[in-house]
Amino acid sequence: MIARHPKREDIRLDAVLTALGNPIRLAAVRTIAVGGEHPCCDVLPQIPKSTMTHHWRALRDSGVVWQRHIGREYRLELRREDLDSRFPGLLDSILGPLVSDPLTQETIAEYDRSRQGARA
Amino acid sequence: MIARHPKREDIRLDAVLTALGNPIRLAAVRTIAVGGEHPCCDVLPQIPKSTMTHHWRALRDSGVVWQRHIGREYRLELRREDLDSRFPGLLDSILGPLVSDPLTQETIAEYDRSRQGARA
DNA sequence: CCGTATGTACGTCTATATTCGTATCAATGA
DNA sequence: TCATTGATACGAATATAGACGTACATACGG
Repeated sequence: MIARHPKREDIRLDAVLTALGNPIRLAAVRTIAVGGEHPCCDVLPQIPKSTMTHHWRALRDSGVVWQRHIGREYRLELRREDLDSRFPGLLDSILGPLVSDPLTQETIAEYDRSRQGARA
Repeated sequence: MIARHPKREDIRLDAVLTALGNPIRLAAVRTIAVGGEHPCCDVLPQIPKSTMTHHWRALRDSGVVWQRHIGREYRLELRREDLDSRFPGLLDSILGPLVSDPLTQETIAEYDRSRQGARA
């Protein structure tokens, strides 16, 4: 079972903010925001697949991304029109300067450090 | 001990989104956004004080509100300039139409319902 | 048809969040 | 000075989130 994508009018602001309030999901969304559809594996390849599956569900269920099954991929796409319609300006302020995004790099670096600490 | 208010430059986007991603805190912030300082007791009087204390801490620590001790009150104020400076447009998109805010009413109604369910 | 690639499903462990009763503290005012 | 008011501190219970190993499903390419 692939998901419950909420209808546009059922997207809740607090759910969207909760979904984006996680550094991994925020980094993922910032990556997805560039271009059209992305296969899961292209987004944050460092993070274990089952961990990302968990985060994709959170993003789907809150209405932040579409996920559709094509071939053997589950492609992700930001629901930009729906979010802009429901909460004008929100995505723009969150995605902000996407070029050479420092948060994504920082998130990945922090993840790597925490993994090292966990193994030590 | 009253709080660790982060400096403007230390406010993190994911922390702000997490703080605002809770319906009670979002309703509280929307109330605080109107006017200047507010005593805690004026904001969501239905919610138990110790519960609100917990949420005030979350909002303080993430940098969403200032809280200062005056007389016997701990007054709350939205850190609008700091947030606008760090994340332009974010607050505007979240506070949106503040007049006759449906989310606040909805949050309170939902809270009351859940309390009834808990007692049943 | 069998191996490989892409992801999800499931289960588990741990950590963090949420709620709130009770105790306490500090400032005020009678 | 002593009760009242506004709010935090503490502690405990419960719930939710996060991370991820393993197993499984599905689609493709030979």
